[in-house]
Amino acid sequence: MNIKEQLQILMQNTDYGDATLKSNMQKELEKKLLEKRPLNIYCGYDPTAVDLTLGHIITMRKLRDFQQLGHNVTFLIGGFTGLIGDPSDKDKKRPMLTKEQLENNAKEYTRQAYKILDPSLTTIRSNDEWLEKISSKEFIQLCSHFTVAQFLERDNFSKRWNANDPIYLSEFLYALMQGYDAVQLKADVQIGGSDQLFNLMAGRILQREFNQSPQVIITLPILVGTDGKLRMSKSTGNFIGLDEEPNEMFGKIMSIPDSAVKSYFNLLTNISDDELDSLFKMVNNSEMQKIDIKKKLAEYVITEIFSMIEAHQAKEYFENTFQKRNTPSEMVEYSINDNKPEDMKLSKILHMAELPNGEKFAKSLSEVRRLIDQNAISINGNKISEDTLLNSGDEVRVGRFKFLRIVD
RNA sequence: GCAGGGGUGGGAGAGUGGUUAAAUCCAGCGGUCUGUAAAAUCGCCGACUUCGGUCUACGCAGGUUCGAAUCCUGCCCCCUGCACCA
Repeated sequence: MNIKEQLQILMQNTDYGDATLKSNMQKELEKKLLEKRPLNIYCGYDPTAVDLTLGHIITMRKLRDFQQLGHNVTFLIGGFTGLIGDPSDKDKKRPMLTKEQLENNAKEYTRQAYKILDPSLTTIRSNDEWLEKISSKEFIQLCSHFTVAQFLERDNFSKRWNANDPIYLSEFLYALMQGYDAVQLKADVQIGGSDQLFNLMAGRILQREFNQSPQVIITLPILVGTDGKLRMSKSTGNFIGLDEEPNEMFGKIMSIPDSAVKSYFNLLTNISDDELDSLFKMVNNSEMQKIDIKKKLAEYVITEIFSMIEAHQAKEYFENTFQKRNTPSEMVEYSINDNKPEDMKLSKILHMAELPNGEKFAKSLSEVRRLIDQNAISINGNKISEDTLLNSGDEVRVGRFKFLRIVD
């Protein structure tokens, strides 16, 4: 593959918000590629939550592109910076995590990341390797390369400043620490979400100070969540987890609004622009339903993360359960084996039984009552109007999509 | 340390002595409709209940009152400015 083609792949879907920056980065990348050596590529991930989401795999897919072209890819875990909490993606301060939490999260992260990245070609490191050891003197030297004004100019800081919201010094230091990672890794390229631009730039500044050639910055768009508006994130609840079951994932992808479909295709699949265009054209000519495009999207994504077979099964499950509204054959089971008679009531059981995600079918008995009042519960296909006792074999439907089977 | 502002339900934010389990908005949940989309539309959204009620809740602890989220006292926490320090 020639350099031009490589460049085309590597720069695809980047998002800089500034055309000049983009063309500069592209030129720099081209120069590096022409050196014909394996480049050092990395992307950092803060282990602040256990679950990676589809949002995270955008950068991982880009790492994989580099990987496939023979470059050295480092999956960097923000073991140290996670302690600070990145101010980038929020207008508010993040809670700090304990070291144990972070370590546990980090382990989970790598396991999940290998769904996208090739384990044999990926180096996993954590930035506490070097940030933990840095001396106060070195630290102050790092600080001296930045001014307060530079930080205050940053959009999310200036907003908070103007709103009289607190800005903690530790948050300022975040970008600095992250920039130092680039120095330590002698990075040629760093990948990140477009909200990370400031942090990635800090890397360039520091690398120059350390007489390294500054890294090329590749920023990618932020994936919106299932609500179609806000950034996908665990804390907002609009996320699709990388670790979710194919059926679940299929369903969640089906629930994104139409407006988000195109960007999902671009960011999460390898479909070409031409193919995508022709898909949408078919919809316009009514050769295809809009929902079918979305199903295709879900199939593509699940194929990549799991397998084609599982994607196909998930699609069938979806069609049977939700489109034809059949009762699924597999559902959450609840054993009443050793329950006392008074615990066999529908309300009690819904309050006890857990969904796969760990939530209860109903948070309280009051909620069950409300659901009953609202015609939301049916047993074996019949809507019920009052609390009853359940027997083994009963199939309970709660709302549209939640099912529970009673077993011995 | 000083001065000012503030702490209300998942979030935002009303309410300054009684019809307040607490307006309104957002989020969430459910019914109808549908494509687990969007839009519409109707409803729910502290807990427990033998459905008559009971209990808990407006930073914490006391107090005044027939009655407090609302008044008083003490404490805790947050923000801004100043001072101290540099």
